[in-house]
Amino acid sequence: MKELIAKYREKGFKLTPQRLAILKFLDGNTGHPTAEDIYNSIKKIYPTVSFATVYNTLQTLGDKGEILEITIDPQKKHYDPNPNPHHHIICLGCNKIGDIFEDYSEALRLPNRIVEEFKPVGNHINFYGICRECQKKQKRRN
Amino acid sequence: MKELIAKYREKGFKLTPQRLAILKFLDGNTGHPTAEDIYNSIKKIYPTVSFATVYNTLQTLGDKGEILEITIDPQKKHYDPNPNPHHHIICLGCNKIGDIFEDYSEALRLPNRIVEEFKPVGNHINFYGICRECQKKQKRRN
DNA sequence: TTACCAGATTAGAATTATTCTAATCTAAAT
DNA sequence: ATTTAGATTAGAATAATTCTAATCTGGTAA
Ligand SMILES: [Mn+2]
Ligand SMILES: [Mn+2]
Ligand SMILES: [Zn+2]
Ligand SMILES: [Zn+2]
Repeated sequence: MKELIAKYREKGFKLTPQRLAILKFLDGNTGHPTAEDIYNSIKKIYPTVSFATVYNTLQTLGDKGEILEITIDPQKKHYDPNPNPHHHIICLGCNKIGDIFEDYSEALRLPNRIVEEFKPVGNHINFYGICRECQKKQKRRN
Repeated sequence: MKELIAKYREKGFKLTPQRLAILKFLDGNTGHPTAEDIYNSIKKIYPTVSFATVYNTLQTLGDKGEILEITIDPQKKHYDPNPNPHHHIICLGCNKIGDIFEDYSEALRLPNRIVEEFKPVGNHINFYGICRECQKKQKRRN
């Protein structure tokens, strides 16, 4: 927590109580929360916190490279408290998201015709699957 | 066009003029239109067409495996008239989308701890890059 | 310690994509 | 020609996100 404060103060990040609550929520969090998840959690301590604050803070943290926005659920944005490059698998039944830390970069060579048109800057693999829980539910239904 | 009609009639797909216009728009289209792109195009011929029809038709076509929904632009859904599995690169400047037909499946082995938790059903790689046009714009700005 | 102000917070409105509703219409089977 | 399951429509509803403009406050420097 002390480190958290020091880390962000160094970066010229104004540390308000609301922001600290958000940082604390994200710190070490291995999930992939939505803005709403974060809002609901912060609201317990700061009942007047607004969605705008949550979105503003997430935007700022994203700009600073402290979190990632992941484009995997077409319904809403998820945020990844772990900004190290990695991939994800999403359950097509319940949208549960899992981390995949394999490094596939060697294999992900782009064809020439693409490299001529785009300067590559990164990549992200969305794996799709059915989680164990949802597999059970499907069997029950049959 | 005749083939189009035959193909969909076979599948028990009721062929209305609006649907034919949508099918015609999508047939052989190598872009990645949004619902709005399609709506705007169809509206020229059927000015009373509604967004609901576009979304309904896209949903039905998706269910039939004739098109894909691609989750790459957090702002809006894009649809891919080419349902064969392939990957995409998106320009971080202008959101232009390019197709990548490389087959990386051999390399995309999932770690055991994931396979224990999820039954894999597919994957899709989002590459990110800057297109030539946007590279030029950036240089002008500097 | 205090005064200051750039930047943060807030409530609520606005925007935007998408889905829903319920009345009407129509393709195509009979 | 009749029938009807399914398609179309206008418009309302929903939901995620962004914007606005008034107010507040953390951190700096006198
Ligand atoms: Mn992750
Ligand atoms: Mn494509
Ligand atoms: Zn699941
Ligand atoms: Zn571009």
